[in-house]
Amino acid sequence: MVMVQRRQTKKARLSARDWADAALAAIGEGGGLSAVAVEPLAARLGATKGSFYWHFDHREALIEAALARWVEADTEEIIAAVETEPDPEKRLRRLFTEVTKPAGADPLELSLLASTDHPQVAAALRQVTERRIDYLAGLFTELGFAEDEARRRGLLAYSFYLGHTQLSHAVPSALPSREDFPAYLEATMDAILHRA
Amino acid sequence: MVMVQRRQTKKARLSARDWADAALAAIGEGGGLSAVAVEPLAARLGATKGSFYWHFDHREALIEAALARWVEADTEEIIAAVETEPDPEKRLRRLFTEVTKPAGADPLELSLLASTDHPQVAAALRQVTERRIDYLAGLFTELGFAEDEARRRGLLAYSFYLGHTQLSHAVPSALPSREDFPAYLEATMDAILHRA
DNA sequence: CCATGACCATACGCTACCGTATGGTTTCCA
DNA sequence: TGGAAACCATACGGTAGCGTATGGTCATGG
Repeated sequence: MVMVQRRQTKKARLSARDWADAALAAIGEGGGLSAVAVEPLAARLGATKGSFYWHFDHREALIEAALARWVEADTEEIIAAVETEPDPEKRLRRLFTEVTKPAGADPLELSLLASTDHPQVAAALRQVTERRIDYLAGLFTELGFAEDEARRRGLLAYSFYLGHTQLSHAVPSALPSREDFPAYLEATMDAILHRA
Repeated sequence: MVMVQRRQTKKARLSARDWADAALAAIGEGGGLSAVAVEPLAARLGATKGSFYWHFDHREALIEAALARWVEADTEEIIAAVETEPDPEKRLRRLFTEVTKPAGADPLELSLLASTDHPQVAAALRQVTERRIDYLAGLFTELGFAEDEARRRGLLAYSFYLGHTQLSHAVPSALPSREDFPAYLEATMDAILHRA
């Protein structure tokens, strides 16, 4: 009846991608997967459920689309951070400096890590995780470690990364201060890289 | 009117502790904090909300009580696992063997780790985490490391633990097989314990 | 220039849960 | 033993979100 026209953004029509991106954004900000709720997202997009249920069959479909997009983007992001530095050790160190720097903890990833009970999320996480561990293991073989030793170290490095991320989110006060951090990180890398 | 008497357990009356324990159990099994829902818990306990709202003012109060109970129990559990072994290095190794063994990942702890957005959970986690890191740091000082070096190693060790736990839950297939696991763990401990 | 299909708003019913109100049972002790 | 206090069941109203139904609008190509 009333037909109030959208005022803000005149961007009238939405695509499925718009919804997926909004979902990802919501996961990153709000509290995890439950932030992917049709009606709130619709409000946020200045639309209504009518639009949503045109593009998707149900909420799960949106989650799946969003995750697919995340896996894609994330993988490329890793690859991008790779191709610059030729020396493998420097590459490793740079990678960890990048990925552990304060406010470097991706809230989106954190949220997903917190939603492993959801099967789709678990699958996405599996993909990304395996990709990353494989990459790390590759780095260690480049560094001259034997196959299985390289994988062990890759696993150790990745576990550290995961735990560190978790810590920096849950109990940041437990981490070294900003000025002590480089020394901490270096000591850690040394531990991971040490030769018997 | 109907007054159907509880049939199963004749344990008629409930205490606040019963509710808190049920809440903890639910967190461990079901999907995280959202499993702490009054009506489902009531059903599970063979009671109704009437009982619940006698013992607690609201849902949050139950969560708080449950968390308090968890922090308590968990801390003592750690202390218990400590007092046996005199040699600090052996103690450390034993601790990690214990805490990383397959099916050693406490689903309750995992769920809480996944609910850090909730302030009460964050507080509980902070307590437990600091306690554990302090303990680990203490171990490393016992092993002869200087104060700050000991804390660094404690942090590294705990980060590894956290990440490993997370991994074993989210992507167990990425971890070494059961027979390769001891070697992996030993290599890791060596890395953490290595002297410059 | 108008009809068809793509896109969207509104309204509706449904479920799951929170919290309240009220009165019925027990239990315990004076 | 009788009544106060502790404990609990039932019924109610409220909110948030899912999914459906229905019809309106816009853009395009025939």
